[in-house]
Amino acid sequence: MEEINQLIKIRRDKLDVLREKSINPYPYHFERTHQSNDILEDYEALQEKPVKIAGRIMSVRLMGKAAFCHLQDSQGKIQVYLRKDEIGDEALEMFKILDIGDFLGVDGRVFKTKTGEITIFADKIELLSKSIRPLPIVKEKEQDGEKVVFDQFADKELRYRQRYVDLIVNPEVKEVFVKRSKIITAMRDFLNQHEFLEVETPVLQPIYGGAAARPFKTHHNTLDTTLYLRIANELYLKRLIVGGFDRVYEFAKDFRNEGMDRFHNPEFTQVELYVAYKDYFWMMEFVENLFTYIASTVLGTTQIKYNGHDIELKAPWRRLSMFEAIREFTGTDISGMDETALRSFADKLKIEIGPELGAGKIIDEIFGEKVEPNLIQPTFIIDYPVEMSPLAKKHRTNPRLVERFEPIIGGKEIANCFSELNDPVDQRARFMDQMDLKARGDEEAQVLDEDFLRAIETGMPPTAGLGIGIDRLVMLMTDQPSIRDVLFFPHMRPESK
RNA sequence: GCACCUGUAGCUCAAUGGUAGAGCAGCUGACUCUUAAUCAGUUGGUUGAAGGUUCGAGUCCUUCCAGGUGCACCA
Repeated sequence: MEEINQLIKIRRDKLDVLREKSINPYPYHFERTHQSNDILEDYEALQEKPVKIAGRIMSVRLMGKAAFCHLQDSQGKIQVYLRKDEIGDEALEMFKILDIGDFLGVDGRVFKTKTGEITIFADKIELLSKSIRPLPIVKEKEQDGEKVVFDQFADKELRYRQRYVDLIVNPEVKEVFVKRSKIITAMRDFLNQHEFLEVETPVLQPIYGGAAARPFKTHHNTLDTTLYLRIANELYLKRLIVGGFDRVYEFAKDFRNEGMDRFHNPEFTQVELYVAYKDYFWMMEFVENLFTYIASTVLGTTQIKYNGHDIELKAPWRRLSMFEAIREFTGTDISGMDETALRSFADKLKIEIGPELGAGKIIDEIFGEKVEPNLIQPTFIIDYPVEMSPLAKKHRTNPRLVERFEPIIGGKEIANCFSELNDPVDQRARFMDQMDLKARGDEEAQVLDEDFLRAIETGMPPTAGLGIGIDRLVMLMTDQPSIRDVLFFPHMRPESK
């Protein structure tokens, strides 16, 4: 049996008191006419007019035969004034046993208190739902026009585990998630305006692919086969390009069985999109336009603040090849180096390189260590070593490179794009190289997908592909330091009790 | 996975190794324009868990659990 503490017990007892007074603590509906902000923003027109509002009691000031409280609805908070000679003795007696956290419906008229706060003068009140678990009490006060908050509900663990409480008492949290939704909507609108088709592809896959990562493994009972939760949807979306769709996209939950930190959650959201007959140059402009559209639609500006930096998202963004970028930040041109030379260069920079890593991964390490954190303004890093991009098309002038770019903003990669590899013979050879890396011990090397090869052999038009990490994009646009702050329910260890 | 930090009442936090406390919330009472409402009184604790050292542990030691931050890996 669940342990019931004293506070909950008192509230449960109140349920009995209410029922003895023939008050149903859990009625079925309430017809409201306004929400809090509708009234606060339209006071002139609504002054002395009747309104019906509903919300959660967030603060109470009892004054004998009168009382004030604040109700919170989905828009915000508004004050309610109750007095005995208006709502009656019984209603006031009921109100006195209500708690912060209860839902109340109020029928009243709009007025301003003598201190100037827009308030609902209640004629009738109705309990809409009784809360039996205490809410953290956050108090706030206006001081020199600034809002000062007292006893804020701040424990990160409790906030993440009980997000519903976090959302109730920390209004700025709600704003982040509203923006998240608007960002996704803006993105979807932009893609639909550009003749993309939204599609769905399997989450459970017999062969995982499309990215370098370790998967979650599961089992299908009837078929008695191993299935993997997708780490990307790239290979399926390309099959659709083969099938004749010219522009497709999917917002996908992907799953990667790796560590968790400020930038990683085991499940995360990515949008991937593919465009036939285009290359990565086209996609760079598309990305610039997409980001400009999202920022101006959702934030009303292309200038954002992130982690203390002012960032301008307006096109054009700087374009820098990976080798140029490394030369700029280390002073060394590594474009001609083989694996041995790269190893000793990494050593000189005091970057540790495991023996299982090939030349491509070593370059990536150097880049990640010395360049990426310094790229604050939007920058396209283009033209990656062929070894680290087995699904990208070879560079049109340099066969050691592929046509790939990653936009870096605020020192973090936010997306990934390439001119897609559609040469089936080369694609098979690249998979073979990956198998070699796997044999060498690289657990994230990609797995050969015979059906995917069959699709490419059937013939895929020239195609540009793009993946954008939605969680990181939201972090960027809402200036949040951790991925946990843009996920309603970030992954946590189970509570032990 | 490794390192460092944190864990005390519903929430926010105190407590030179010496009787576990405060504010808010709750409860009782007063108050018909309050707003961190105010005033008087008052309940509430296996100090994350288990061991150990000690006459005595919230405090010191060990292990474990949970969280945060950094590193490693990844998007």
